[in-house]
This record gives sequence, C-alpha cells and structure tokens, in this order.
Amino acid sequence: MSGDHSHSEDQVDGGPRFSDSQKHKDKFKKEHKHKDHKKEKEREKSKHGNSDHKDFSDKKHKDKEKMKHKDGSTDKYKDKYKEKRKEEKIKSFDCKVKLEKENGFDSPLHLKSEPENIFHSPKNDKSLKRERDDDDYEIKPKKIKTENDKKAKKRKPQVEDIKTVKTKNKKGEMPDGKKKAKKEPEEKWKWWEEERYTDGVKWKFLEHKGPVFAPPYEPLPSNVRFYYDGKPMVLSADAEEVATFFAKMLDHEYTTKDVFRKNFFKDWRKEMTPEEKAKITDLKKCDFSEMHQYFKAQTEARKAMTKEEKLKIKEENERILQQFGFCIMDNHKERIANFRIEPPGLFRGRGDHPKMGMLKRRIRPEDIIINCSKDSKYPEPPPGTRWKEVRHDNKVTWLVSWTENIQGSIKYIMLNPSSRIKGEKDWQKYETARRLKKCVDRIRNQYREDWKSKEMRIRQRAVALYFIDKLALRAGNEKEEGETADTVGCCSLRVEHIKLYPEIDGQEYVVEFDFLGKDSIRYYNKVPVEKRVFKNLQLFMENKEPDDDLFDRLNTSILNKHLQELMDGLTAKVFRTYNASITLQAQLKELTSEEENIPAKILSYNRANRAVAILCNHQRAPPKTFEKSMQNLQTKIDAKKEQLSAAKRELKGAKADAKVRKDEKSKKAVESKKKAVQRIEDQLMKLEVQATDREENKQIALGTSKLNYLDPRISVAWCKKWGIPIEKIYNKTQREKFAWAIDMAEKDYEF
DNA sequence: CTAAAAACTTAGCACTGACAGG
DNA sequence: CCTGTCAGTGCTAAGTTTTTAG
Repeated sequence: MSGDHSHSEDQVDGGPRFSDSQKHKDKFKKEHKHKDHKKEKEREKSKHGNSDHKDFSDKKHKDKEKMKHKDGSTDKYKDKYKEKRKEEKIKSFDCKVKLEKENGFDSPLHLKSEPENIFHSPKNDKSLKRERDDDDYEIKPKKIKTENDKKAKKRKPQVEDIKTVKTKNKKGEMPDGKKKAKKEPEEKWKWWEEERYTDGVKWKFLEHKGPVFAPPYEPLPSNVRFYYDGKPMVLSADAEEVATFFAKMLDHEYTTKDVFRKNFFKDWRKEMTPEEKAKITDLKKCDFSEMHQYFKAQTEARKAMTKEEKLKIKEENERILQQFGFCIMDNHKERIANFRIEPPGLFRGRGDHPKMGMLKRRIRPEDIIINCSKDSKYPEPPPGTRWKEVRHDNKVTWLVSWTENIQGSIKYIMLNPSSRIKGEKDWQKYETARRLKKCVDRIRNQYREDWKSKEMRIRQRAVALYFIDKLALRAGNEKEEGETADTVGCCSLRVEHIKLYPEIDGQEYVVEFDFLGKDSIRYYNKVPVEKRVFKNLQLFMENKEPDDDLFDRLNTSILNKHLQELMDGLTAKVFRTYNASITLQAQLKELTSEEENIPAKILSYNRANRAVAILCNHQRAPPKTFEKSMQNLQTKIDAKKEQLSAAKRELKGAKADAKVRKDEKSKKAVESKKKAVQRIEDQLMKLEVQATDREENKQIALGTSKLNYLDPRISVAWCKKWGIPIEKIYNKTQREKFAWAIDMAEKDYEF
C-alpha cells in the first residue's frame, strides 16, 4: 500500500512532482521524512538486486592475495610482538624493536634509474605496490620495507643537511640539556614499517596517567566586588565563579547578544543560593566591571613577570607535560594530544548558536571514564576522589572520556597526530583517496547517467554527488533544530541556498550558492553547471518553499550507502580528500618552473596550496593588522629598491674603475660589488614574493588543507624533486605528523 | 533494520613567545 | 633595550562516519 504510493511519488516524469502528501510531509518534522526515505531505500535495494556487486569480486581477490602474503611472512612479527608484550610489562620506554635486521638484505631495485617514464614502467608498479593498499588493513609486504629503509638511509644525509646544522647546536653544544631530560629513543620509531592490526583492535597495551584537571576555582580577593543594582553584594563561591566567567568576557561582543545573556543568566541562577536567586533577577542590574578590571590587571601582571617567574611556570608546565603528556601504547611512548580537561566556562558556539552563553560545567574525576589495559598501572584519581569507571576497550583509541553538558556529547582524550594510531589512519585516508582516483571516471559517468533516471531519489543523489565532487562540498548531515547553529552541507541544502540563472554574465546554466557551512563560514560561489544538472535543480525546486530541503529524497546515509557500493571505503568526504590532493599535485606540476629560485618555488607551492584552500572554502578572518603589515612590507620593498639602485651605481663605478686601473684590487672590488647587487636582488625578490603571497592569502587559510586534505607525500616528493628543504613547507609539528610521508615518499611519488 | 550514541576528523580563532626592527 | 609582529600552538567546537541499541 504505502509502497505503491511512494513509488508514484518517485517518478520524475509526468504530472506534478510533489503530490499534496509530499508537500505536507515537508512541512512536517524531519523525522517523518526520514522514515519515508528509509522505506524507499529499502524497496529500492530489493528491486535492484546486486548489479553493483560485480565490481567487488576483484577486490576480494586482492584481499585474499594480501592475506596470503601476510600469512607467509608474519611469523617473525608475531614473535616480535610477544617480545614486546613482555617488555611492556617491564615498562621500559626505550626498548627498541629489532627491525633493522630485516632490512639488512639488499633489494635488487635500482633506485637511481627510475626518473623518467614514471607512469608505465614496471618499476613504477613496484613503487606503487609499495604504498599500502589500505583495504588490506593488514600488512605491507616485507620487501617494501626493505626498499624503504634503504632509501631512507641513503637519503637522510641530503634531506637533513639543514637540520643537522640546527640540531648540532641543540644537541651537540648543549650538554646540560636545558633540564629537559629527554630520554626519547635515539632513533625515531618507524611504525609505518611495521605490521598493522587487523580486526579493529587498536592496541594491545595501554598505560597512562589520566587527565590533568582544571585548577580549582580561586575566590576573588574581598576588595574585588560585585554590584547588584548599584550596591556591593557578596556572592557564594559557586555563583561567584560563574560570574567571573562572564566578567572575563565583558569586552567581547557576544556578552551583548540576547541569546548569550539569556543563556548565561539562566545557568548562572542555577548556581546561586536561594537568597542570591531571590535577589538577582535582572542581568542588566549586575555590575561586573570591578571583576573585569581585576582580571585585566592579572593579565598585565602576568605579562610583567620577571624572567625567573616565567621560567618557573614554564618548567612546571614541562613537568606536567612529562608526567601526563605521554602514554605507553604497545611498547612505545607516545604523545597525548589533549591531556588537560577542558576548564569550566561559558560556552562560545560559532555563528548564531542557540546555546551560546550556557555554562560549561567543571569536570570532576567522578565524570571521567578511563580506558587502559587491564595489565597496566591504572591512573590514580586525585586524592579523595574516584573515577566514574575504568574500562579496557582496545577497540577504541581514546584514553579518557567524559560527557560534556552543553550538547551531551562525549569528549575524548586521544593521541597526538604524530602517534602511530593517528598516523596509520591518516595514511589510510590518503590511500582510500588514491583508490578513488582509479575509479573516479567510472563514478562520474555513473552519476551523469543517473541525472536521467526516472526516479527522483536517484537524480537527487546524482546531482548531490556532482556537487560534492565538483565543488568539494561536505556531506551535510541533518542537525537537530535549535541545538546548533543553522548550517548546512550538500545533502542538507535548502531551496533558499541556491539561485538558478539560465544565463548570466555570458555563461549558461549558472547556479549561485550562498549558505553557511561548517563553523558558520559562508560559502558563496557562482558556478556554471551542465544543462542536465540545471534542469534537475529546477525540478527539485518546483513547488517548494525556500526553507524546504533541496534534496528532499536524500540524506547522508543514503548517499554514503550508495558510495560504499561504488567503491569499498568510499564516503562523501573522500571526494574532498581526493580532489584536494589531486588539485595540489596538478597545480604543483603546472606552477613550478625549473629555473625559479627557492623562494619563487615556494610561492608556487603556496599558490597550489591556495588553490586547494579555495576549493575547500577554507577561510579566515583577515588578520586585524593585515593592512598595516602589508604597508610595512611595501615600505621595506621600497627601501630595498633604493638600496639596489645604489648598489648598481656602485658596481658601475667599480667597473669603470677596474677598466682603467686593471689591477687585482679593483677587479676584486668589482666582484664584491657584483655579489652585493646579486644579494640585494635576491632579497628584493624575496620580499616581493612575500608581499604577493601575503596579499593573496588575505582571507584564505592554508593550514587546514595542508593538515587534513593534502597527501603529504605529494609535498614531500615535490620538495625532493626540486631540492627544497622540507622545513620550508612543514614546520616542526607538521614534520612530526607527516614523518611517515617524509620517510617514505620519493621524488617521483604520484598520488 | 533505524535512531541514537560513540568515535574520530576537521575547523577557525585566541593566545603566546620568539624574534626582528627601532 | 623595548615593542610590535607573526608563526606556531593549544583549544575545543563542529563536522562526518562508524558502531550500538532498541
């Protein structure tokens, strides 16, 4: 019954597309809609049967092959792991895995001889295979390891040229070690040369010290007062603490926002004693200015501290870092990302957030769930307290979790990006994107076909996928209304977010997007699309209100299910990764020119990076000092130009002089003047490049794409190819995160 | 299954300390 | 020396995807 009904609704051709019942539904709550989707989806599935599954047989084969490989070669590993377990119990941090031996034998591969002909040579096949294929969550073939290692060793000296200079100072000439008793293993652990866990196990051993709690509240000195209705009033400790949160933010804009004030006041009152509650009924009558002043003074005082005091604080932080900032996971000491519990305060949502100003409550040990090995030494809760729970779940990666009170979501303490567990995942992400590269043509053809489908839901799916692919939009999960800011992604686009122009600015079939995406960052774009897409959009928008969903027959779970059928591991966000990385690679190829010097090459890199950031809509507020700093730079450039022409004049003079005198001394003078000119030219060039770069970067944030979307091996390969020191591209943190890529990518790496 | 919860990635901004320039 | 600037980093919100529970 309902099946027939909705089937007719599904038809694209003929008659009004949205029957009354559809419209009705749209006005209803979202949940209703979803149920309908799901039903339809179900029906679809059974109708279509398994035509899609053919594609997979191949993959399964591959998997099997890999398994074989694994079984044939892992015994050594197993032993090694056993060893490790033992060692863990002894808790020695620096026991080294004995991998080296395995790298001892020579690989027949000749590295030097593969520069050209990258694409089809069998050698290249090898190097491709060496990259992990990712759906084999298991092993990388041994051989590879060997190759990698050898190469790595050969390469190191070159790569580290610059580094060595720096490190010498640090390591060599600082025997006292600045108190940083760093007992890190001398050689960095190359987890990427090791076997990975299968079957969802994330670790076998995990030991840590638990979280660091926010410092307890320190009551204000009695001379700092709060006034209500013009009269001083002493607050209870709890009420006072919350009041200080507000007082600290006083010169921030959102303390003027209604929603913020309302939420704050409501939550504040919850912390008050009945007496306070009875008295304090109007936020407008509250005067926090004395408190505000006090905190400002505190900040000043902190700035004005002596070096010794600052050093002391620094040392204390370092001590805490050493004590709590690391864990032992499977025999290796790993850095924890966020070992400090988020302190209490007022929630600052982004954009127009309905919950802004709410009290984010203090987290106590009783809220904390600890996750660690059974056979590890459990972290101690602070004296007189206890953990909510200690569990031993090695199917997850977190060490500590608690439930946050604003959204009721769970927060986690996890490892640093440089850790094995994050790195492997990251690597895997790029491998999935590379697999998409291999079948993206097929998928594109498919969705183009689907634009013609007679089923509405298929068409919507296909158009949405087209946007995700072409524009790198996010998937766009539906969100609960009133819980978060009103932002959308692809699947949750509403009619009001796009405008259609059959013709504009000399282009046909233009779609104008204007909506708020993640973090309430505006996405604005005018793009010409294919005619069929355009027609489809018109169809989707027919008879809808502005606030109706554009893709009313689609959500992220439908879309992702579809994608999963097209390629194993494929989800919407893989397209972002894929398109970002492939764009970087293409742009680098296009923009880098042989003869440019290093700064110019780096400008090219940044431009390539920028192309990606624009694609992904990674924006930033222009720095507050932007105009000024631009001006400063211009001044410098002008000065440098002056200097250059002066130097040129001098050179001319010297030349003339040398012509006359013809002695050694004057020749030398010419040489040195020449060098001076050259040097100044370089400097000028550098400044100009810097200016260009900065100007172009005004509202674009490069960091996000660099960190999350660009296969680091592309950048590493580029650096190696052009002899650019990796430090010019990645700072220290980034180098740590991408250590795997820096170690393994060769100059001919191809995404 | 399907919704909700959990897990994990991605995101911009505020703060800070090192360092360049006066 | 002091001051301003800016890159680097910490923070935590806000997404997506995966897993679980009902």
